[in-house]
Amino acid sequence: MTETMGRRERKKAATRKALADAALRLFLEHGYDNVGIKDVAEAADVSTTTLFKHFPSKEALVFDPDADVEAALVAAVRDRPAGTSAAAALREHILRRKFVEPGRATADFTRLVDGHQALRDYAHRMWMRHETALARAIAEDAGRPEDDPACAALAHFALETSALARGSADPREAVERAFDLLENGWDATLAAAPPAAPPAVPPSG
Amino acid sequence: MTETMGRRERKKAATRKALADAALRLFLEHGYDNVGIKDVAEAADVSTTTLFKHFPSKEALVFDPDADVEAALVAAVRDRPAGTSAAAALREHILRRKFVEPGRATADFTRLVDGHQALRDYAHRMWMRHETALARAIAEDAGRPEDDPACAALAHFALETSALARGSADPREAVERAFDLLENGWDATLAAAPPAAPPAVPPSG
DNA sequence: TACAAAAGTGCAACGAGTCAACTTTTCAAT
DNA sequence: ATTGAAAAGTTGACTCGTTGCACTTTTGTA
Repeated sequence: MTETMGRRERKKAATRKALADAALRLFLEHGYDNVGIKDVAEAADVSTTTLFKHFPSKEALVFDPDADVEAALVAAVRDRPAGTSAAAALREHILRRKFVEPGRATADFTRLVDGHQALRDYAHRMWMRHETALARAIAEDAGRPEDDPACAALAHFALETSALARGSADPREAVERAFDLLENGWDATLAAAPPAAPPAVPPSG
Repeated sequence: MTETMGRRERKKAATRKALADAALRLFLEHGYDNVGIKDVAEAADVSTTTLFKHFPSKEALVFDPDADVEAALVAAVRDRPAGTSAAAALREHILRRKFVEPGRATADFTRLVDGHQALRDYAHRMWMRHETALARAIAEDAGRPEDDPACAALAHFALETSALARGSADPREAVERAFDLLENGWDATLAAAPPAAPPAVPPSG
């Protein structure tokens, strides 16, 4: 009667969850650096060695590896409404993601994460890991080679808006103005070397 | 006859230099993570506690806190040739800095630094520390409030081009295309809300 | 039923970094 | 010149995240 995973994998997932839950609870309760790895392991009733078989580092305890974030980013570009640019689509997606749908990020959680350098960095690095996938999506959409530098730049900068938002008095405004820059720049980039639009005059007839 | 600094400060600077030199030599010789803090301290003939009174971390041993980097960035914007935009000036400055004047970065040094995550991150963080100063310079130049989000965005992205360069097959090309994006976007930003240029028609005459 | 892989345990160790108490050197004011 | 405070350095023990190793238990499969 094992639905999809055997007992083994179920148990493994269970300990993993126990660890993550214990960690989050303790961190929120007593503060990130007042809680040691040992405390977390003990609270989940495993050894610290076991803990590190599930999570590569202390910071990793806080984040679950969101598999669909990347898919959502790519989809935002690929499935955007007609007549809008990839840059505009990314603005919408990131704004919604950050300011409309809070996701599973409660206020406590947010405070925890960006109250600690190590956690901020870890989160940012996870986020930036989608850079190449996003760049590829943009490139494919624009009909350019998958390693096109302009597309890589747009992808990088679009993701970096999140770093720009943090540390700004008005994060939303920061993201908006950053995307103004990117959208205008991107439009000009496309105008300079337009995608495979059927030319009015046949080439070198 | 102490020129400018007393014996005390001279000695302090000497130990500091001894530490930095020993560290660099050992790191290059045996690899960053085959050399411990103890080895460095021993080679400089001080205790590890003394080492940490001079450098906050192992990574810090590798970089000297270049005071004029920030000044150069600000100057690049402020003292640029007439008729060019701040974005264009930054492109020139960063390209020259990264590809023309190698600075004191030998090939070994470069290999050392970007062969290790920790060192790369440290370098990048030091570099990004100039973000706010640069943003202020841009804002002042454009006649905008010193915390203007568009200026902050340009500053952030311009500095981030260095991250974009690393991890690209053709770093120079990556920087150039990134700045194409930024320059075009910046021109549009200025066009939308131009700096204090005397209007052809007096406002609300 | 037997066997191999995977999960977990226990313990010892390492390396980076901190802390507190103490000695030595240097600077400056008398 | 002497003294006294501040700063530089030492020492050694300690914390904490993280790894390695040898071992037991559990589980899936042949």
